[in-house]
Amino acid sequence: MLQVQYIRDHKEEVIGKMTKRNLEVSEQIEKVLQLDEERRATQTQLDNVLAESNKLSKEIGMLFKSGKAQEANEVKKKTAGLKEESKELSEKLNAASTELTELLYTLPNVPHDSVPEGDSDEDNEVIFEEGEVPVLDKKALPHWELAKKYDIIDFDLGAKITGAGFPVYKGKGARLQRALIAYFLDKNTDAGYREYQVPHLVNEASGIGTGSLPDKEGQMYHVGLDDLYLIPTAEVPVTNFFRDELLSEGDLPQLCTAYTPCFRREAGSYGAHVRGLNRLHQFDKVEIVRVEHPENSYKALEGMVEHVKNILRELKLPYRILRLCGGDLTFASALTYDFEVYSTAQERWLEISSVSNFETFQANRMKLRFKDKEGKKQLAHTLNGSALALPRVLAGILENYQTPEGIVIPEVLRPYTGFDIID
RNA sequence: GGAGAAAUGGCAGAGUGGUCGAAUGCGGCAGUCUUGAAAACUGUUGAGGGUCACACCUCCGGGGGUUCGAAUCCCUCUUUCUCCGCCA
Repeated sequence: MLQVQYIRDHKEEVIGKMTKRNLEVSEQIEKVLQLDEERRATQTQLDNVLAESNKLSKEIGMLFKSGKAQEANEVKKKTAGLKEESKELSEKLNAASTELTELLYTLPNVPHDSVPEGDSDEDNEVIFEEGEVPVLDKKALPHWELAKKYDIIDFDLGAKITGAGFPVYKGKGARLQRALIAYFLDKNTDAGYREYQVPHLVNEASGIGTGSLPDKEGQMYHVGLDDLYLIPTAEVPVTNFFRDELLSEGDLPQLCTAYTPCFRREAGSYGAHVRGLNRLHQFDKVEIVRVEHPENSYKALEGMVEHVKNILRELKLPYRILRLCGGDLTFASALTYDFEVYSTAQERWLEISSVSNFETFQANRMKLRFKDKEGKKQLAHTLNGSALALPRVLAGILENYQTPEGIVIPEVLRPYTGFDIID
């Protein structure tokens, strides 16, 4: 959520930069400013009425104490009108505040200056590419065929017990999943991230904190009976550790990592590109989350990108990094780098990590602040990234490491898998 | 799931209708003393809104109510603790 104060001070800038998202927000911005004006004016009026009424109440108290009951009752009569007035004003105040907040919830984050123009994923800017694309022979199979061939992932079984998009991993496939999770967590903790295990359901306040709610797209599964949401990513519970917290400057940065399953309804996204592991309702992911001093957050973002690069180098997977264009940028993000691994058999790039700086967008929603050296309270910056999302990494390994003898396990994973080939 | 108790400032802990935003202790910060430190002493120390700055307003787990006036009374939700039941 953007800060009203910021909008007030940088109105033209906000409107201008939002055009990168192909949004024309000048009307909404005007409305925000108008509602804010109204809110503050009403607040002042209400404060005055309350001040008057507080004064009279004290008077009444003192009169009763000194036994002047009759005079006290006289004063009491004067409070009746004030009460009515304060009720009306506070209703008006509430209405303005609610409308303002709801409007602010609809405004996405302001894109960073480096975000390229563009409408869709086709306009994302490739900024880095590395790794050798293996030359596979004509018999090379896509991962869903390999999964079947070696009996390591069973999509039909998952569909039977739950539904489409909920695969069952079997035997060496399950073990490889576990190996990847352990390997990623080790890489992250070695880099200074603290490991957490977190609830997989969150309450509404947490969903709002990260910008996952209000959930217009119906992305999250909602457990109605208990009013809880299945997490779409560990970002939601982990970042909300810090909701309503006032940290001291020395507490920054906070580096967290957590493995969780992720649940996504993915309503409306069906088609050729969602075969196999390409898009699932439930998948595993190891996430990294950082809470940073605003002055350091972009340096931290670069650090996260380097960290993910290192992992992909170790896995020896061909990958590239994109800087997302304005049209493809997620709601809460100011700048996002996507990592894509090349799927040799499918001959397309698969997104395996998304690393973002949210600046104060989430922090403002969740009141995540720190006290700086001068003792002033500032919103912190939040960042997160996948390190990494499992299914497409798995797809990449299966496809890129396939040989006539079987699927060779990348060297760094062998200590975790305990085997070096799936055959 | 049933019965009961509780939730107050960074922490501990008073406060059961009226100058209570809240005693006291610890902690934090500043100072005195000291070569330095400790101890002792003195002062200071919650958050949000608002203002050029004051004033002023709001906040005692969340929400609602009673009252001229609520940390204090009532309703409700959440969480914690104790006992019983169930259970990986």
